[in-house]
Amino acid sequence: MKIGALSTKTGLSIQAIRFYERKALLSAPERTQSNYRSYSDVALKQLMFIKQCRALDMTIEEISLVLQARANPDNSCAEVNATIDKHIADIEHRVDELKALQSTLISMRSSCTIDTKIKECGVLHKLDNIVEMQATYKK
Amino acid sequence: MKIGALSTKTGLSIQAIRFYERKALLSAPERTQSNYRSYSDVALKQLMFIKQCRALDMTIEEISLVLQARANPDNSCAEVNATIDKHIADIEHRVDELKALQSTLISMRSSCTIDTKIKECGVLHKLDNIVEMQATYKK
DNA sequence: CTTGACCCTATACTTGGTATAGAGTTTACA
DNA sequence: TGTAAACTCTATACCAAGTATAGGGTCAAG
Ligand SMILES: [Zn+2]
Ligand SMILES: [Zn+2]
Ligand SMILES: [Zn+2]
Ligand SMILES: [Zn+2]
Repeated sequence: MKIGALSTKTGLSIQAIRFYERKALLSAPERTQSNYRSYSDVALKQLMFIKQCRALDMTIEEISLVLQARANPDNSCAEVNATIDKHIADIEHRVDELKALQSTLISMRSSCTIDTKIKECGVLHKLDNIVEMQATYKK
Repeated sequence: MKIGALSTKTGLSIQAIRFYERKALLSAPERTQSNYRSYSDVALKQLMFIKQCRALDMTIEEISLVLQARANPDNSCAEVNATIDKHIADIEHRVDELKALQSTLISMRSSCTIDTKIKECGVLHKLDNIVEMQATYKK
């Protein structure tokens, strides 16, 4: 199977597949005489696994950890669970931050119910004055 | 005031200040004989405004829109309000996506309560099998 | 035998900055 | 006055997670 077929089957772009190879999530495939990548069904499964992880918003690094753990089937899955737990916490943290921003924004927005002039706009005045702001998300 | 003092007063890094200048959020300041940037208190206020907007997770583009509107005080603030409303919707959308991911992750994680071997791990089996996944966030 | 559909590598672009390198400038202190 | 520290300048590279090109090579059909 060449990369175009793999792209169609997985729904991932050709560039994304090559990108995952560069990032070592996917091992480099055999090449044809003309230097084309030639994939087996193992690569297809691997890519679908990666796609699932990305759909869960896991980072490349997190996926890499899970894939490494998955590679030796007799090991304990404790590390996988730790990675997933951390990722769940990552998302929870981000949700909390966004909710805090949301409530600040909504209260700010409520200070201008009827459109008026810029110089009298409550929203802009609040943007000038709000003192304690929520921290921006920093990884 | 030189850039270092401005950085201290605003709490923004020197590079961030120059970055905002490149992005035209902050107009290019006067220069001293030796080509050092020389700022007035107007720039300080402008930067604090930008900082507030970033703390609310607004994009550079959104901030740019608000700053343009703010520049002519007799205009209506309708555009500012539209920008803020859109941004509130942006955040709500992202929160919804993350919550959906969260519940998928938690249900997945619950399929491995006691650490076992990789090949028997419910989490990994689910990662292989989950079919309908939430869409990844695409701006 | 040439056109179109593939594939290859390498590079630039995105966002919101951060972190250098290598150079010039100003300030403090002896 | 000398010099060393602290400051500033531009330009460039880097981060995530890819996308989008340019400029080439390869393969099948008509
Ligand atoms: Zn994570
Ligand atoms: Zn208003
Ligand atoms: Zn927004
Ligand atoms: Zn397990």
